[in-house]
Amino acid sequence: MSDTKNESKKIDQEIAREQKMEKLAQEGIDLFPHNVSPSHTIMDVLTDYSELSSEELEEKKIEVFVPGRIMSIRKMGRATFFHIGDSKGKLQVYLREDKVSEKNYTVFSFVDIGDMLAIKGILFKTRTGELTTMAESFVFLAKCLHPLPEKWHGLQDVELRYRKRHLDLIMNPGESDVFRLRSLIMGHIRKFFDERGFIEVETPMMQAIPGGALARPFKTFHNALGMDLYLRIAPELYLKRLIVGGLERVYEINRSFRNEGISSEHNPEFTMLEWYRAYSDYNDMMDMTEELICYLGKTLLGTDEIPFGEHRISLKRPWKRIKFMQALREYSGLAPNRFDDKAGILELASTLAPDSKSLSLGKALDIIFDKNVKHQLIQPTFITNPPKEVSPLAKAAKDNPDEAERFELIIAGMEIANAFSELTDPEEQRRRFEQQAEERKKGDDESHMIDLDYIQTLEYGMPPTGGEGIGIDRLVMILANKKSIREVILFPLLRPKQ
RNA sequence: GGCCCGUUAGCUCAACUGGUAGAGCAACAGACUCUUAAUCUGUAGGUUGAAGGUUCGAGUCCUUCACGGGUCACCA
Repeated sequence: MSDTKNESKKIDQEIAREQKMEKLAQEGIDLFPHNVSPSHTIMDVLTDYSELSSEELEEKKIEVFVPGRIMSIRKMGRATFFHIGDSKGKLQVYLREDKVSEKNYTVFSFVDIGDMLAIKGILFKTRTGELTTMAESFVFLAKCLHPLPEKWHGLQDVELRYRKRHLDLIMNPGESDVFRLRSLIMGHIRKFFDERGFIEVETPMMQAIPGGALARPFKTFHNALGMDLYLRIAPELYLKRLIVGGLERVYEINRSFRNEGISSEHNPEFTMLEWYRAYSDYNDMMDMTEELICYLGKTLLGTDEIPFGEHRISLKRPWKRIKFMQALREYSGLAPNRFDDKAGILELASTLAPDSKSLSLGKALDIIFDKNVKHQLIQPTFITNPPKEVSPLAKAAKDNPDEAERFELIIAGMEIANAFSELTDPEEQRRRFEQQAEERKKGDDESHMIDLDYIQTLEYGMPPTGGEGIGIDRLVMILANKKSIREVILFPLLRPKQ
């Protein structure tokens, strides 16, 4: 819905607000001042003075100058109670004509719910014990030209909440907590890696060859260079170039982009943490993952047992580690001997995923895992040693050339992390890329493109390295107990309305 | 992309098997100097997501479209 459309079709309440704005302007009131300097936030007032008794407040005559948005008004003739609010709290204000002058009381009659004011006044407690500001004066911070949603139910419409996130944040106070938690998670992740000697880096989001994962990219074009570029699907190959360059411990937290379906677990742009540590392997990565996520749970939620929907997720270490094939045998509901029948597996996979093109055995097993096993894994579980064919950037397992030294971390049925002992042998990497190219020829457009420059980088010598990626949005979902990724992304992708 | 569900006043929601579109909040006018989902009196507010169709008559039934939610597919 465009602004021009709103413009052409004003509702009576918007007209009323504009008329009030004009009257206020005639009174010479600046509705959009350049700046003000509040003495307290609403939260400051509540935390500092809520404990004081009526008598103490009367004695101390604490003056405050607090900003907020008007959330409700209760007018009773020559006196008015109202609440101002911000994302952290609400504060009541008592405005009396005999305290603020007849003129200012009239000015206040042009104030609407939604307007932003800063109130100067003395704190006291009402008969019912609510900490309240006795207004002495007030200034406008901004006039609100649209009516706010209903005060009791807030904004319920999911679509409107995502399209007008500002309204969601204004009306639904708990909403901002999710994004505050998200910010804390980011901060603590950085602290975790910084303390362990990692450096944070930023690598290209626009790439000539989109590598590091198996996914469809977004394509764009650079005019001056006359070349196609892709939005990255992962930072992986660039981060590993840095390992070759000797940076040894690097991490990046940033957006990646995948041109695929949207669901409660997928947004086309999403935030990924990736890190690489020379002189480590995927076992070390499992330890680090436990450490990191437990640290976040303990520090931010104060617990190692967190609710998620109808589940309780225990972060108590150690987490279950189970091999991919064993997980299939245990959880897929298929008789163990069915996995000896290669043709049968391929057939089963193609019924589960009828659109899939070329099916290797590894890919078929991967499909069966995704369909039948993944969603059963609620407690944190490392699924280790998946088929090598679906892991073109991972070292083969020492004791089984068909498996990769790789794991996925599943929590609440969602894939949260993916890590491996990085493949460092350039010739082997070339063969893997070529294998992927074969898949691509057969019609699998998610297979990895050949990146010769990356192979050449490996030819300079990359030390044994463990690397991992964690989907931050999903991690936030787990820690914030939100079942949809759209609840942890401020502006999830939606089709434009109209 | 398939299937299912939803879309009614600014917001939150009603409207039986097809029969005059309604309430609360918000708004407007008025009363009220400790209210707090304030209260009281009165007023206004709608192309029922869009376009077609069936019918004497459609918010309700049918078709197409738009947007969203769920689910499956694709996919970390």
